[in-house]
Parts: sequence; structure tokens; C-alpha cells
Amino acid sequence: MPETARPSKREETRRETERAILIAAEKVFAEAGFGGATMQLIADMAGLPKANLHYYFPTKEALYRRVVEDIFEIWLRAAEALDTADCPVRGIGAYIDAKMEISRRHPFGSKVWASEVMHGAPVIQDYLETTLREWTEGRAQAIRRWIADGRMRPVDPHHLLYMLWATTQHYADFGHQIETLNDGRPLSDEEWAAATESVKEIILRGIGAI
Amino acid sequence: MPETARPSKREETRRETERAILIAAEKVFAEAGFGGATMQLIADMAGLPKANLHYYFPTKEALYRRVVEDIFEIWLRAAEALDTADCPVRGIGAYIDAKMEISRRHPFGSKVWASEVMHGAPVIQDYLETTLREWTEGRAQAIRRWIADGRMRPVDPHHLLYMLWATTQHYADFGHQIETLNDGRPLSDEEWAAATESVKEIILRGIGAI
DNA sequence: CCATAACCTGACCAACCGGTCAATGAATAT
DNA sequence: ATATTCATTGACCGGTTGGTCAGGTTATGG
Repeated sequence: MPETARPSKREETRRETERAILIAAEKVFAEAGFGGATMQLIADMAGLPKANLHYYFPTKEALYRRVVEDIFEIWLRAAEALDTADCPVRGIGAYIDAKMEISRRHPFGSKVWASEVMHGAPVIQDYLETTLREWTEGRAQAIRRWIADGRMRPVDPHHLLYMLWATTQHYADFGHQIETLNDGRPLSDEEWAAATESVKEIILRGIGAI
Repeated sequence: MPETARPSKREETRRETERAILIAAEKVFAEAGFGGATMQLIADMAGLPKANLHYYFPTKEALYRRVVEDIFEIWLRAAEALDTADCPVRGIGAYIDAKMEISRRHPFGSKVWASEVMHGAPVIQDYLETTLREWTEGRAQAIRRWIADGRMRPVDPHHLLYMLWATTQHYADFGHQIETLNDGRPLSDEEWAAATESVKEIILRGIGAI
């Protein structure tokens, strides 16, 4: 019988409370921006007194940083889809699938990320200069390989990546606009699938991979 | 000799001051968000005492609304490029040119717009439901016509428009990220041209217009 | 030149926000 | 049982913010 460290009641409560705070914070930061968000509102949404927030996260900035870091990790994890395949159709196709899924499941996170970058990345500038830059260069190399192998047309890898990011994240960041243009209704399952197919079709055909 | 209403000194000063305020406000709102922006900072950047701001714009919200409306107008005006041509290559090509130019010339405005929509369009929701919806439907019809005429492949017009918006605005809204990945340097003239060409090439080919 | 209206501004205020802290309650180890 | 550590909370505080206002300045029309 394995001695799996059973979580003490304290640990468990702590994890649950922290989770509740992070979920509330993600939503409030996304909807109001860093400057517009208030610790009181986050506390109310998490069902806690404000002082308790400062026990878990010393400052508003620390809480915000944690939210952004969590998003960044989800965002990077989805990028693995690009590596598992050896042809652009499967690789980029899977990447678009993954990113569209994130836009659907984590719209608040995507908005917080967008807001952070739009404001000059005051909190995650170091991530941009290290992790993101390395990741981007690696993926650009993979794309150049595909081009050299004649599996797609010669397009600038960076601009292709920007297009992938822009197009997929648009469905989260501008979701409100899309919903308004969709007669005020959120996209249904079928409409999400159609959106994903449209994006894949146009881009994969546009780079000559189909 | 035409009696062109020569502007009185008052009118002229008023227009100049208002312009200075709007330029400062656009920048501050873009960099700090609505919540993070302060009237004091806008006043300092415009070289005015704060109280003077409230003489021109009664509230922070009124000033913000004006900034967003001005952007919306620029944004709509660029859309005329889509109408002047009768084939997708020239129409969509010109539209991409125009939108990329706006991303370059009005990055702050684009960010304010993005931020407004991301936060649920509290100020310009009515514009989304009226002007933008009508414009979108009209353009979707034009695209359907092109498809019916066999000038491009059958793609969902809405998703194509979203891709156009997303891709072009990305160069403004995520300009900081792009700059970081470009070794910290802003895109040069040639790089902007290359970006525009990349976007046009992939999308026009992706919809089968080339 | 004068009266009037438009414009400008320093000083001020109430409201709110992030953060602190001392006191209390609850879980854990001995 | 009880000492000790961890977790919770209401009350509070200094600083900042959007907005006001009375009084001064400048342009304009007669």
C-alpha cells in the first residue's frame, strides 16, 4: 500500500481557496484590466473577506503576476502540438485545434494575456525575452525545415506564427464582438467547429500545404 | 472671394487644445487601460492643468468615449477600400493594405479599441449592434457575390472577416511582443512591407483568389 | 473703451483603493 | 489536554483619484 501523502485538511483548504481566488482574479482582471480591477471585487467574487486575499497573495501585483504566469504555461503547453507531427498539415492543424480550444475554454486568460502584452508586458517582459523567444525560434526552424522539404510554400515563419496567434486568440479576445455579430448568441458547438475549420482551411491552403 | 469662415482665435485655440487632449488621452488609455489611466497623467502629457481637462470633457468617461468614437470612425473609413474593387484580390488586398497602415499609424487607437471590446464594449455596444453589424452584413454579401461568381473558394464570409481583422490588428495590439521577438527593434519600413505581403499572400491564396 | 461671455486654474473635497494589524478561531503535533 | 502554528477577519490608515468651484484672465461684440 503506497504511502501517498494524504493532503491534510489545511493543505486541502489552502489549495481550494487559492484556486477560488485565481479563478475570480482571472475573470476580474480580464473584464476590468489591471488598473480597473479591485481586490475587493475579486474577494467578493471568491466569497472571501478582502484581508484574506492579502494572506494568500501579498499584493495585487503578485496575484496578477501569478494569473499571467498560469496562462503563459497553458499557452506554452498547447504549443507542443506543433512538435508532435512531421508535416505542416498535421502540425499546424493540431496547433490551430489546440489554440482554438484554449480560446474557448480560457477566454478570460487569453484576455489577461492580451491586456498584459498591449500594455507593454510590464510583468512578463522577461518571459517574452527568454522562453517565448526561444520557443519562437525553435518553431520557426521547424517551419523552415518543412519549406526546405517542399511540404509548404516559402513563407516568412514569423509572420505565419503571428497569423496563427492572431487568428486563434481573436475568438477569445474579441469574443464579445463576435457574439454581438452572431445575433447576440455565443458560438454553438457547430459554429466553433466551423470557425476552426475555416481557419485551418484558409491558412493551410494559404501556405500551400494542401 | 469666398467668405470662408476664418476661425476666430478662440475657435482655433479650442480646436488645438482639444486635439492635444485627445492625442494624450489616446496614448494614456492605450498604455494604461481605462481604469489605469488618470486624468492627471493625461493633463500632464497634454501640458495642461487637470482642471482644464474637465472644462473640455466633463468626465473621464466622456473623454474616453470620444477617443473610442474617433477610432471607430477611422476604422470604418478604411473599410471603404473593400468596396472600390470588384474582385477579391484587389478588394481584400486593398483592405489589408489599409488596415496594416492603420495598425502602423494608429497603434494606440487600435489598442484602445481592442481594450474596449475585450471589456465587453461598455461604451460602444450600440455601435457594434447597429453600424458594425450593418457594415459586416454588407461586406459578407459582397464576399458571397465573389464566391457565386467563382472568383474565390466558398469560405464563410464572417470567419474571413474575423481573420482579416485579427491578423492586421495584431501588428498594432501585440506590437510590443512582435518588437521583442524582432530583437527589441520596431519593424522597419521593409519589414512592414514584408508583413503586409505575407498576410495578403497567405489569405488571398487561402481563399483561392490567386 | 467697456461689458459680457468664454476660458483658465489653484485649491479643495469626498470617495475609494491597496495594504496593515491586532485579535480571534481552528487545526495539528506532542 | 494543551501549546503552537496556521488561517481568518473587521477595523483602520495613508495616499490617490475623479470631480468641483470660486475667482481670475483673455478674447469678442458693441
